[in-house]
Amino acid sequence: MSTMPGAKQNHLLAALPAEEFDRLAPRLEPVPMLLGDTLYEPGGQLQHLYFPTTAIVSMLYIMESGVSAEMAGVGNEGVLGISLFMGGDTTPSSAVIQTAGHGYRLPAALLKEEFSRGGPLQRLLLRYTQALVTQMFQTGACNRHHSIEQQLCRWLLLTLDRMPSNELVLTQELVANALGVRREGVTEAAGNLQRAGIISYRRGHISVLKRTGLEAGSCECYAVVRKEIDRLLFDVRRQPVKSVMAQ
Amino acid sequence: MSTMPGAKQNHLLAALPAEEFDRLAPRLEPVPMLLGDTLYEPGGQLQHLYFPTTAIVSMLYIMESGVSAEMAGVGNEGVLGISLFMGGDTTPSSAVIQTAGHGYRLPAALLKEEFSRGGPLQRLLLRYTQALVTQMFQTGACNRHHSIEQQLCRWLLLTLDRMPSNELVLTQELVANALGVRREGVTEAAGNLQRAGIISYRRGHISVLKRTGLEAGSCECYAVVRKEIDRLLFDVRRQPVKSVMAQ
DNA sequence: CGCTATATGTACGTTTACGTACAGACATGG
DNA sequence: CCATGTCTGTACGTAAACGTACATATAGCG
Repeated sequence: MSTMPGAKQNHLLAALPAEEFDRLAPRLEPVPMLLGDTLYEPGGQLQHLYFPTTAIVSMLYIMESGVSAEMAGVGNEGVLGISLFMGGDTTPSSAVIQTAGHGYRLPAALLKEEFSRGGPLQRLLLRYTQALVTQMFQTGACNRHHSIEQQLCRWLLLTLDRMPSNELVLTQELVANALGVRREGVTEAAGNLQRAGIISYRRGHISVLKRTGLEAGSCECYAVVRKEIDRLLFDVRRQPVKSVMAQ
Repeated sequence: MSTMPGAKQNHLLAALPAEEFDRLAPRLEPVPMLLGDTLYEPGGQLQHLYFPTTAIVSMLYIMESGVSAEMAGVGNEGVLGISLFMGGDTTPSSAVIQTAGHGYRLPAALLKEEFSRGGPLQRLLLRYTQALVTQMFQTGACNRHHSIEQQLCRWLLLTLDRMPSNELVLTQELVANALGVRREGVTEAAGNLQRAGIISYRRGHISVLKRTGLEAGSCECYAVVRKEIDRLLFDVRRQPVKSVMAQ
C-alpha cells in the first residue's frame, strides 16, 4: 500500500512501476483544484507539473480580443505542464480548471531530474504528449469544419469519459468559452439535445441520459481521439518498462 | 567541413554539436521532396524522421468527408515524424509536401537509439516539438476566430519565413486546402491583398511586395508563433549542450 | 420567504463563409 | 501556334453562426 493512494487515480502515475512511483510519492503534493482557477498563465514560468485525479482542466488560448478556444482538455488520463519537460519552461497558452476536483503536483526541478533519467516516467510523459497532440489536431480540424452541435457532442463525450458519473457540473457559458462560440449557440445546441431526450439540463448541471445519442450526434472527431488515447496509454500500461528504443 | 554540408540547411541538424552531427551524417539520406507527395499517411508505420532543407511540408488532418485542415507547417526549422520519438510510431494525421524541395531522412531505428541517449539531439527534438505544439494551438484558435483574409496573411508569412526569396509557388487551390476553406474564398482574399499592392499573383506564383502589409493584415497569431519558434530554437543554438535538467 | 445574482431561453437583423455554376485567362505541349 | 487542361475571377442564393437585446427561470442567501 502506498502512502498516497489517491495519486494513483491519475492514470499516468498509476502506470509507473512501483519503485518509480515510490520514489516520487513523497514529493507529490496534493492540491485542490477549484473551478475557474488557473494553473498557469501565458508566459509565466511553470513551477509544477500537475496530475489531475478528479478535476478536469482546459488547455486554452485566450486571444487579445478576449475570446478563447480550448485545444485540449486534461483529466485523470493526463498531465499539465508539458513545456517543463519539452524544454521551453513556459507557453503562450493557459490552463484553466473546468471541473472542480483534486490533483497532485510535482516541483519543476524534481520533474526535470526524473525526466532526464530516461526511464518509464519519460516514456509515459512522451506518450501522453503524443495523445495530446492528436487531441489538438482533431480539435483544430473540428473547429474548422463541424457544427456547434457536433462539437458540443464531442466535447461532452470527452468530458464524460473523465468523470465518474453521468452528471456534469457545467454552465453553458463555460462550455461556450471552451468551444469558442457564443453562449446562445450552446443554448440552442443543448436545447436540441434535450428535446431529443439525450441530455437533461438544469442550471449548471447536465445529466447524460443516452450516451449513444451523443455518439450519433458527434462527428468522427470523438472516436479518433478516444481511440488514439486508448492505443497510446493502454500500450503503456501493458509494457510499462519497455524502452523507447526497443522493437 | 562535413561530408554532407546540405544537411546543415536544416536548423535542427545545424544546431547539433559537431560530434553528434558527424555520427549521424553517414546515415542521413538525401531525399527529393516533390509537390503533393506524402511523407506519411494516417495510421501508417513511420519508417523515417524527415528533416526538410528547402521543402515545406504540411501537417494536416483529412476528414472522412475529404475536407482537410492544416494544423502546422514544417520547413527547414523543423522535422517530421515526431510520433517516432514520442513513442506512438504512427499518427492519425498526414504530412503532404506543399513546396517542392529537398530534405534528409534518418531511419526510425537509428533515430530511436540516438534519442534514447538523452543528449543534444533529444533536447533539440523536444524543444522543436514544443514549438510545433504552439503552432497547432495558435492555428486552431485562429481557425475559430479569424477571417479568411487574416488567416491567409498569417499563412503566407509563415511560408515566407521558410523560403529564401519573396516568390512563393502556390496555387490558390493548395492554399485553400491548407486553410481548410473554399478555393473561392482564397481568390477573394488574395484579390484584396493584390488590389492593396501587398502581393502580386500570377497563376501559381505569388510575389510578396510589401511584407509589412501582410503583417498588418494578419492577426496576432503570426507574431505569437514566430516569437515562440525564435525563443525555443534560438536558445537551443546558443546553448546546444545544456542539459534539460540544468536551470 | 422573498430578493438578487446568475443562468437560460428566444428573437431579431447582420455577417461571413459555403455550395454551385460558369466565364475568362494563362501555360504548356503536341 | 493552337488546343487543351488548369487555374483564377465573379456572381448568385443559402446556411450557419454572430452581436445584441431582452425576457424568464432558478438557486442560494439574507
